[in-house]
Amino acid sequence: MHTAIHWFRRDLRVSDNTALHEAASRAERWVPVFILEDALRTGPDVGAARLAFLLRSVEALRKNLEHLGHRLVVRSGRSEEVLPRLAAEVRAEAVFANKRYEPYAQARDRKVASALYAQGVGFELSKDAVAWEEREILTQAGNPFTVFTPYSKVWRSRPQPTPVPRLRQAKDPAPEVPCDPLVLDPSVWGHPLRQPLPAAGERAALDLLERFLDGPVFRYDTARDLPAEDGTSSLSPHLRVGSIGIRTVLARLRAVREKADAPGQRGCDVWLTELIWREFYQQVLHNFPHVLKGAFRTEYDAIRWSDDEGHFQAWCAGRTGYPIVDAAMRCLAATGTMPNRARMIVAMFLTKDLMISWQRGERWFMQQLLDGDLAANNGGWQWSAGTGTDAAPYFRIFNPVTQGEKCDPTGAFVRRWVPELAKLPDATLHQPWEEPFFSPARSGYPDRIVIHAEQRPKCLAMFKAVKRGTDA
DNA sequence: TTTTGAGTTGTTCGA
DNA sequence: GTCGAACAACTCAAA
Repeated sequence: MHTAIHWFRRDLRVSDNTALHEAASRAERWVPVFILEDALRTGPDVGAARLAFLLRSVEALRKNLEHLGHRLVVRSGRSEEVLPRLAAEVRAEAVFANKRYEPYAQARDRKVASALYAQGVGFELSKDAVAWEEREILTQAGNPFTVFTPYSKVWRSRPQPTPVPRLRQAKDPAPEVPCDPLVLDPSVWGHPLRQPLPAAGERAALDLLERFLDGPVFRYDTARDLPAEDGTSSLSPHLRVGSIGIRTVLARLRAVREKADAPGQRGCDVWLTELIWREFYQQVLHNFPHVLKGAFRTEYDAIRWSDDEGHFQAWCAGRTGYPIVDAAMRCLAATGTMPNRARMIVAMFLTKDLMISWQRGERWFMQQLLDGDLAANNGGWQWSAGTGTDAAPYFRIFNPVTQGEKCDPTGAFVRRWVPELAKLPDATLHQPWEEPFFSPARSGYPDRIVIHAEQRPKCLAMFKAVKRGTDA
């Protein structure tokens, strides 16, 4: 093959990139392209911060490609129109890309494939974003797993994939073709976060990985539950845009685990479990696409969730009167991220204390999160709400005070994000209404919008009614 | 086909 | 303060 196109999507890196390697080894020359589709910029699930991070990742990729002597072509428009046009311009015989798993992305890829085939251009997709795809890990009966533990056992029993070999220089230089300068448009780059975005690109992702594997990973099993300690890898935005490859992550983790002591290995194993969850929910989304529209367990679609707009707005703004919930929600708005444990606490609070649909929380998270990923976000929310695959039993309702005391015992996380409470003593920090001298009016921190002890039995009754089939 | 064991992350109550 | 039991049965996956 003389000329190929590599279409970058969620694989914004040069190293350990399956389809790029494929294009580079099978063609004399290759043309890299990124397409800024309208869907990336408009729609209910688009987040300004995530978009800004994506564009910075594209910019970092552009620089990396430059070092290889390649110029990234950036175009805007519909992929099924842009790619055939570009293929004709550069006389490409095939387009290579890494496979995506979301239903809407696969529908788009089918359109792209037929548009390319119509003019005699090939379209090849490679497995890249996950170690194991949706039909590669099945029960003995040949069905997709809906329970995590048996899925993870099979996953762990498989040989781990190794990183893709380093890219060779192309034999011929790629042709110069015009670009849309959209990536450099400052109006697209803006974001609403109070804090700077994390550094984007492959170098930043590898640095994060090495820093994490140099110590924090060995304490991950306990530290991940302490939001103030930042014991997580912070790699999720990079895994989402693909500025690091999953095979690289797995290979480095395995190497580090081999040299660790027993407690350190436990930390490694728990982190690996999180990476397996990522693939579990990806295969759930693919095999059970109805989770995008409603509950995985469809009987729970009968729940009549609360439509209290004031409650929802208070949750979004971090003004529920529950310190751990509010700290987490303000952290999300300011940084575009939230520690794992905190995500569960706020999700439980929205769905069980406020009894507002997990779908509203799911959407809010997608609008806010730098790492917002359709499959993982949906799976996490359905788990918290009790409507999903292998979900939390509905009677397992987090108590926001107990959770706050357990995961933020020193109060550092709450004091950081809820300065109104900074001077409260530890004993009442997670329940300011117990503090005799504390006044919502004077401090500016709101009173509880609901009483947990009252909401819990209401929520249990609601779920029980639906289970009995008597409607909520 | 039937049986068996097991299931991410908790809370509350009462002894 | 600490501990065990109840929460509620149900469905999945494998033997």
